Amino acid sequence: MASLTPGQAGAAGTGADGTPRYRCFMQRVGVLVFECTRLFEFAVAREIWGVDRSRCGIPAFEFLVAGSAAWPGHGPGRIDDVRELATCNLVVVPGIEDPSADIPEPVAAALRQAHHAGATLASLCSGTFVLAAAGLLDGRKATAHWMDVDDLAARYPGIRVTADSLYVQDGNIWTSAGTAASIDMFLALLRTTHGATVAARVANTMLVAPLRAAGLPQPPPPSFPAIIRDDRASEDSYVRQAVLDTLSHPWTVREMAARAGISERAFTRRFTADNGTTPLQWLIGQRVLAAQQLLEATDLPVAAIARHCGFSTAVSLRTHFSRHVGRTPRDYRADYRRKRL
DNA sequence: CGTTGTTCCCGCCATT
DNA sequence: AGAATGGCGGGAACAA
Repeated sequence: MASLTPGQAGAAGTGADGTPRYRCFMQRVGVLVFECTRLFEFAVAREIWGVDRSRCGIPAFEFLVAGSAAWPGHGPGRIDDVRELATCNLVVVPGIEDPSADIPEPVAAALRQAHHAGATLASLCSGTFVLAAAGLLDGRKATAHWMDVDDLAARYPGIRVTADSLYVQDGNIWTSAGTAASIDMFLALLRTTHGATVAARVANTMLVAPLRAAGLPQPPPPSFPAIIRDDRASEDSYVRQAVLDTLSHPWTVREMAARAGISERAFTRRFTADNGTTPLQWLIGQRVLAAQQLLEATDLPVAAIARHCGFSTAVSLRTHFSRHVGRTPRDYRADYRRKRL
């Protein structure tokens, strides 16, 4: 899915510290701003893509802000012409204050042009309305903040609106529920373009969990998100940490429940409510993530990686890996290496 | 691929 | 009353 914008290949070779540099994909990131762009999602985009973390082995991205110079939120720094977005590999569309506002035609045109040039597009929150207004979402799956999804579906019947996911990918267009889900989406995007290791490092520097599944439900209106009692939350994270510390152990739900000191039934119920996924599915997801990182970072044979990550056999790893990542472990490793220098 | 045994997980509901 | 618990049953998912 990495978009290959002509003429954008970066410098080859390795950095001063031996860290491989990336080329060819996702190294030029543009954020679209105009009069009603929300500050929060803009800030998230800047935090992910606009901060130089090359000292942590994370590639530095070329980050540009493009759109209307009338946007009050940009602070110091230059705002590029909106047409510059067509030169980007990734174009981010932050939320807007009023989803029902008219989208300026030059903005819509610039997005269409960027899409036509092969850029990956990612909208946050009500930014989905901007992509919709540009006509880029017809026939695609998309999401937005739960307060806006009904409105989105009503105004753009051509969109297959998903109301209950943190973010949705359809081809090279990503849409997210915004706010904190913006971070989840960007980490998922990074995982597909730069691998699980880089995504985990970025998550680490931002002090957030590296993997929150796309399918995590948004809190349904009109309730407030559940507040997890402190003791319960710490119990939960204690068990998850214990499992992660010994991933190669053949954990069962029964064992996890015993570790938490409650019945299997209560454990499954709490775990699912708090984590948005069932215990076994969470465990499998963590194992796949660990395997992905080992495939990237080592030359260990797949069978050894399987054992290390707690899959009883390589067959089991293959099955789950393919389901989660969309490629076999071997292919993934080859692909990952091909993308790097 | 299919087969078989095991584990998971979720609705139901009496109990705490 | 209201919320959380945990045993049970069986269809689904998983492992071998």
